[in-house]
Amino acid sequence: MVRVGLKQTLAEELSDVDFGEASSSPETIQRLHAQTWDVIVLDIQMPGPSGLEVLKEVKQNFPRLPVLVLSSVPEDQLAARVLKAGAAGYLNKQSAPEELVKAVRKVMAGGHYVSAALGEKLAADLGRSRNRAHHETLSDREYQVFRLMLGGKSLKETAAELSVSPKTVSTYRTRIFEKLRVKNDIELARYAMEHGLGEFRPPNPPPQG
Amino acid sequence: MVRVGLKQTLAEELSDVDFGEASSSPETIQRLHAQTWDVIVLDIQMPGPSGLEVLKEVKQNFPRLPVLVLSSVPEDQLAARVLKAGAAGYLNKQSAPEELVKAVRKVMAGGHYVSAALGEKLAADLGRSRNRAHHETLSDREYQVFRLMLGGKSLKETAAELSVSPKTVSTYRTRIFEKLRVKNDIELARYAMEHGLGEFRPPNPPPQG
DNA sequence: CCATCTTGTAGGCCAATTCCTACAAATCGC
DNA sequence: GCGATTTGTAGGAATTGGCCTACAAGATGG
Repeated sequence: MVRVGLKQTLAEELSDVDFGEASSSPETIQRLHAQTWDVIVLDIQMPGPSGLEVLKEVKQNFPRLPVLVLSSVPEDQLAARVLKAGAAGYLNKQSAPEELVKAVRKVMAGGHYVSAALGEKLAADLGRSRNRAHHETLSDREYQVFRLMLGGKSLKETAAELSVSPKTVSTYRTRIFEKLRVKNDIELARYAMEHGLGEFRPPNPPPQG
Repeated sequence: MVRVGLKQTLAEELSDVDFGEASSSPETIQRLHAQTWDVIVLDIQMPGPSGLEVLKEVKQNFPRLPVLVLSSVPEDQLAARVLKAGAAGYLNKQSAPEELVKAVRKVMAGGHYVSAALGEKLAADLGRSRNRAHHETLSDREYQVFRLMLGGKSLKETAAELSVSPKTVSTYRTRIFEKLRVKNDIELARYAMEHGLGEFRPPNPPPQG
């Protein structure tokens, strides 16, 4: 349903380009081996990988193929992850169709595309960034606090448990938030879930099942 | 971007029908007074300031105008609410275009439309009405706040988004906590994860594609 | 129909948390 | 080896959020 719209929009503006569609991940990979594509427009649903997986797999097999990611979530957490995973661009579905066209042109020409707003955000983030998982940069003490937080402990409770001042724990919390690039408990929980940490390991069998 | 696709899809199959578009809620209401429509296809973006509002407003002013709701969240929670608010049908954006056409035809003819799967689910829910999941007891407003909270919004931000006092949101938060039997944001997030709600739907796609 | 419960809204007051700052010891980077 | 950064610790000021209370409109249940 969504794909129809995209195709329509793109076909109107980029009449010199051929379009194909694929839905599932295996199907996409399959086709990539069969024929040569110039660009992929990947529609990522939700922060839950699945789409990210596809992206990663595509990039692993075809590192030079530009992938433009579309998503309906407000460009935030996901965008950075997607770009770090090698996407050539990130676009919100709320964007105007013209922006899509522009983005596709840009990435097909080998460039990158992000909205101005997102660009700034990323630039700000670029202060420093390795490719270790963020939580691996936590110090021992920070990690300890992190776990207690995931256990639903309040700042005060945590402080009591560690026999330090609540102020101290507060500082840890701030540092943890910085390192994990989150801004509150909810995002912390999401981080934990996405990384299968603490009490947030999903009930289903793990990825490598 | 999405609307283009819908229009396209519908125009192909229902050539005897006229189509218009509107984006904002006020715009929609406005137009309804100006001209007569046979049906509304309403795209609800959950995290935003509630398409539910729009739906309710439309139904209040034009109770007999059928509204088919489209949404991208695969949550039957939303579906139930939307139908209770008077929608004539609910359809997931992932659905095939043909289903959209079928649904539009059905509701235009005065009927109701839900997917088979959702129908079963709803029917099943009717049976065990007393042991509903906790989150099903949330009021619309509470649910809305719940979603914003899951989106990582602070109390203040949420209040701003809903144009109410932070105090009000605080009250909602308390009621949500009560109803879900949790005591803080972390547990709220865990609840969401365990029930596959909001941004916390588990990363692993269903076992059978 | 009428009492009761629920829902949407919010104020006051106080406890919990964040923000900014600080500083010594440990560690890193070159 | 030595300056730069990280880590463990915490205080005071400023905010935010939690708890209790309230109240009107709407829904519910006898």
